[in-house]
Amino acid sequence: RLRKWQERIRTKDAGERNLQFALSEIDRMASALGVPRSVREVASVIYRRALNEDLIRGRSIEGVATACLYAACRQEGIPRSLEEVSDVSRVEQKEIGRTYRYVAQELELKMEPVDPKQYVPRFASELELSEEVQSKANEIIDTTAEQGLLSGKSPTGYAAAAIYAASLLCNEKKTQREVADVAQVTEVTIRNRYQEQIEAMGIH
Amino acid sequence: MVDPKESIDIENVVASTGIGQELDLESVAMDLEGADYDPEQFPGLVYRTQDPKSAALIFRSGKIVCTGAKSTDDVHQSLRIVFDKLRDLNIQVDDDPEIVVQNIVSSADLGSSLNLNAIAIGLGLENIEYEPEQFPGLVYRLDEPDVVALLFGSGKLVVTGGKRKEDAEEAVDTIVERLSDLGLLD
DNA sequence: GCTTTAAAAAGTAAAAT
DNA sequence: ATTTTACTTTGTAAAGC
Repeated sequence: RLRKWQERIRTKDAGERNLQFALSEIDRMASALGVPRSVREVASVIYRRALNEDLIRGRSIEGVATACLYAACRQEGIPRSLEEVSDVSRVEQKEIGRTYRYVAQELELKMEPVDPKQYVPRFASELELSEEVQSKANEIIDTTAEQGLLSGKSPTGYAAAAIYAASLLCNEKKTQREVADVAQVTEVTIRNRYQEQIEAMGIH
Repeated sequence: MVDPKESIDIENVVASTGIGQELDLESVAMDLEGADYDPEQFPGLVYRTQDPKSAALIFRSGKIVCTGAKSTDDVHQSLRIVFDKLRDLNIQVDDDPEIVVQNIVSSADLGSSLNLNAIAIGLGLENIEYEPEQFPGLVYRLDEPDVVALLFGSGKLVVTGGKRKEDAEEAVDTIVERLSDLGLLD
C-alpha cells in the first residue's frame, strides 16, 4: 500500500516535472520568436488539452510543445512559419509539422489556412518598407487570391511575392534576395508567384 | 461537361500473395538476376519486372507484395512472371496462389480549378486537412467508400486507399456532388 | 514507430547547366 | 536564369527491429 502510494507520488512528480519542462520550453521558444505573452498562454492551454487527451504518448514533449506554439501563433493571427519555429526548437521541421497536424485533428482545433496578409506587417517592417507598400501588398494578395491564385501555395511565398511587387510599384524597391531572406523562401518561388500575381492584377 | 468519372486513371495497384513455401532469400538473391536484397536495410528481396512494369517484394515466408502495376490484370501478369522465375530456380510454387488487391491509387480531373480555401471551409475544417505550407493538396477522407482523396487547385485529384476501381468512381461522384451542392464547382 | 516499393497530384528547393 | 532531380502528402501489404 505504501509502495503504491509512493509510486503515485513519483508518477505525479514526473508528470509535474514534464509539464513544467514543456511550459518552460514554450516560454523559451516564444521569447526567441518574439511573440506576445498571450500566445504563450494559448499555447499552454493547447498543450494541457493535448496532455489531458493523452496525445503525447509516442511523441516527444518538445515536439508537442513546439507544435502547440505553432498552432497558437496561427490562432492569434501572428503566424510563424514551420521553418521559423523549427529554428528555435530542437525538433526538426518535418516532425513539428506532423505533430501539429495530429494535435489539430485530435483536438479539433479547426485551424483555418494562414492568410498571407498576416505575414505582411512583420516582413515589411523587417525590410523597412512603408505603410503604403504594405497596403499595396495586401491589395495584391486579396485581389489575386479572390481569383483563385492562392490555392495550394505556401502563404510565406505568396506574401513575399506580393511585398516584392508592391515595393516595385511604390518605388521602394527591394531585391528578390532581400525579400526572400526575411520570408525564408527562395528567389525562384518569389519569381514564380510574382509573375502570376502581376498577370492577375493586369500588369500595373 | 464531361463526366469526371471518365477521366479516372489507375496509377498504381498494390497486391499481396504467397507461394506457399518458405524461401532462402540469400540463394534467391544469388540466382535471380536483377534482385536487390539487403536484409540489414529491409527483410524483403526486391525484384522488378519490365513488362508490365512493377516491383515485387519477396519475403522469407514466401509471401509477396506486388506494387507499381497499372491495373489488376497487370498485377496478375507481373506475378505470373515472378512465379515462373522462382520455378526456374527449382522452387515449389503453388498452382495459382490467391492474389489480394490491397490498395488502388487513381488520378482524375474535375474539369475546373478549385478554390481550396473555400472548399476547406465548405466541407468543414474538422473533415479535411489543408496545410499548403506543407503540401499543396487538400486531404479529404471519405467514409463511403473508405478512401482518401487529395484535391488540388488545378481541379485534378488523387484517390487512394480503395480496393476496387469502383471505389474511386464512387468517391469522385461523391466529391462532385458535395462540391456542387456547395456551389464550389463550376 | 521505422525500414522498402510503386504511382499520381503541385509546390518548393537545391543543384546542375 | 532555366532545367533537372528530389523531396513533401495520401494508402497498402510484407518481416523485423
